[in-house]
Amino acid sequence: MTTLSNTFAALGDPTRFAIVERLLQDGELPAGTLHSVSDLSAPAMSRHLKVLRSAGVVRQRVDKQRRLYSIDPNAMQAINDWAMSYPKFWAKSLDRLDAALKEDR
Amino acid sequence: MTTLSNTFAALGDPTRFAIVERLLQDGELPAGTLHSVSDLSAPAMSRHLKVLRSAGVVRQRVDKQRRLYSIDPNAMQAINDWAMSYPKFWAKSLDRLDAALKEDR
DNA sequence: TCTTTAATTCCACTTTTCGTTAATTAATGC
DNA sequence: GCATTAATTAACGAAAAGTGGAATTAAAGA
Repeated sequence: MTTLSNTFAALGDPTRFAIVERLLQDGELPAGTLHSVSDLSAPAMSRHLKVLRSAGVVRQRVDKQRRLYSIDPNAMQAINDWAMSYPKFWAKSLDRLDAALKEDR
Repeated sequence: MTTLSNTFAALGDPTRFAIVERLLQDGELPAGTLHSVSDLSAPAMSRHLKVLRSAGVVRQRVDKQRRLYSIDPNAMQAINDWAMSYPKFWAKSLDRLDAALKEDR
């Protein structure tokens, strides 16, 4: 079972957090692309992706000899649900969400 | 400066995550209460609180010889903002928020 | 089949984190 | 002033995480 604390631990490493932001921006990307942009070795990148995968933050899809990675929406959902689960802290969130929605119009 | 990755790192430890949940439930609590409930030594608890503090997750207030800890709402806000910042992942969140608000009526 | 490409696992090493006990700081109350 | 309470910092050892290079697996393509 993947706990939320586990999810946070995965996101707690700056390298992995950067990977996640990249995937949120660009959608699905192969491991190779992710590693070629950073100054990490391929093995290091591979291990980070493994951590993210076993924490349920990213998903892996196999296409020929490539591994395509993308964000698992459930993880984002879980974080959101948790951060929103204490009524005390809702008010501001609702205001901001509202503002963001208006901008989008 | 406190980065979000830093915040996640603080929450990534199961002990610290438990502390945060406790504070979200009960509001402000002294260090002593937090440590007496856990099976950790006082110094260990103190260091966890320090990590949470320097990550901006909790606040410390001094009252006589006690240190009272509470959640810093800005941290929850920051997590929320981040998890909500990618339009792709909004739809479900809005549904859930809506449902939660109805329940509250 | 043989070479190339993509990615992972294995191994040795270093750094960081976490926990305990002991010592320290600081405020309270007799 | 002196003992007590609350919490932190100091010192040290054990465990975990993170890294690069080498070896390995697996598919592609000439």
